[in-house]
Amino acid sequence: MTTPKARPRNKRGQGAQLRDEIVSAATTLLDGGTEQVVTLRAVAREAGISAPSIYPHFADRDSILLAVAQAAFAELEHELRPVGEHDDPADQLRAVCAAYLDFAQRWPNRYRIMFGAAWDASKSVERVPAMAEDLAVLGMASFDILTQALADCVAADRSASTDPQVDATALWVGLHGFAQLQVATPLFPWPPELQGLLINRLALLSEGRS
Amino acid sequence: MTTPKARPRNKRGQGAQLRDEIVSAATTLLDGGTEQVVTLRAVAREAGISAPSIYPHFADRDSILLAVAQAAFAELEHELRPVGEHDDPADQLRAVCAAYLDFAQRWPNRYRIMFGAAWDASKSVERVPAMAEDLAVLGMASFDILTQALADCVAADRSASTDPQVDATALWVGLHGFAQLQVATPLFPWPPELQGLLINRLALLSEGRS
DNA sequence: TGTACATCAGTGAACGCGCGTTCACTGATGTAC
DNA sequence: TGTACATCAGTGAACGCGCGTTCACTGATGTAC
Repeated sequence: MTTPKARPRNKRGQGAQLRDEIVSAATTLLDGGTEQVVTLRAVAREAGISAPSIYPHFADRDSILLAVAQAAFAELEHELRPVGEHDDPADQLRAVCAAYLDFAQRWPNRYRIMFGAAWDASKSVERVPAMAEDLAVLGMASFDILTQALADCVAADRSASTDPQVDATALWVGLHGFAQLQVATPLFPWPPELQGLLINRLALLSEGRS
Repeated sequence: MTTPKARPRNKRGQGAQLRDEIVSAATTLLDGGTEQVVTLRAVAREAGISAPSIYPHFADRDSILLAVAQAAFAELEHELRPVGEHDDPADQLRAVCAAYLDFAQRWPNRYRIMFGAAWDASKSVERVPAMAEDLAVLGMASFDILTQALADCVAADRSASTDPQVDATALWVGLHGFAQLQVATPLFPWPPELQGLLINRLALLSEGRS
């Protein structure tokens, strides 16, 4: 009952649009299943095109997944950036952390790929490192938002951190572990206060509010 | 150049031995590649048997991977348990944490599967939950070692924790995030003091030594 | 304004492959008498 | 002690399938003259 999606051919010179459509088709498949349902042929079906039409845009299946990860990193950064303006920089930091965890909860498969795609792909392909490096740069943009938010806390005397770079790393590690474990082991009795606790301790926040 | 491994047929009544050989063949493949190289046929080849010989022991491919994860959890628990007897319970806790991270570093693919296999499998199969629950119990055994080590610190006044269960959870989250991110993003400039810092802060250790 | 033509976006058929799974079987080994 | 037989561990051939990738192609569209 897979209705073959109707899709009008792109106008002359707009051929590059298909690239984005392929990436979003792959993302849709990923969100609704597991990494392994994202086959080249399944992506083509989802995008409403024939399988060979992928090739002008991507060299192989791994390249598609890498592009999905890239898009996801860009989206994450986008969601972390404008988390409103809080008066208290500690609240601002908490909001950034909450947005990070929210992203990981909403798109667990994307999140998983972001920190695993390059790794998997690098086993099979050698040409990939360039794209993996690209990924690292994109990831850094998100990390820098976290670091900046922590530095703002220090400047406002809301954090006792003496090395925001290192402490932001610790905080990132905590957020990542929390995000991953929570979706991986939903049966575990997660204490409700854990999120605030991790943030307060790793960011060395002076406890104004939780 | 895949030498077909010679394998003597098991004695009468020893047929169940093959189950363990299948699991360790699958583990070998997993350690040397990615999850997706662990196909039923590849496992059979690695074990030196024909593909249909798997079926008396496992219902399908997913069941093999789940058994690999089970074995890995058992191994992890085994490595956490007898980490020597330190006089200082804080050193003992640090040793447990170091053993945990060491396991994740040495067997990144096993570690990844442990916290992802049940998740992946549950998408496709419905009968799996029983085994996934089994996995959860095995994981709990390791977690309890961590909790106990932290409780010992509290008893000896080396930790300020007032709720060892919650704080052990926080510590576990930190260790997990560290373990996963470190293998996923080796290009990131990991501060050498991060491990000790995470442990001290999340376990609320009074800083005797780092 | 008309028309020939190059270009571009995308297709359909076909390939070889490894996969998971099934089936009927084989041959060694222990057991009953 | 000998022998017929049931059982057990494991095999070989075959199936249908979806995959990634290739190839020669089609038909719409913009452009040059």
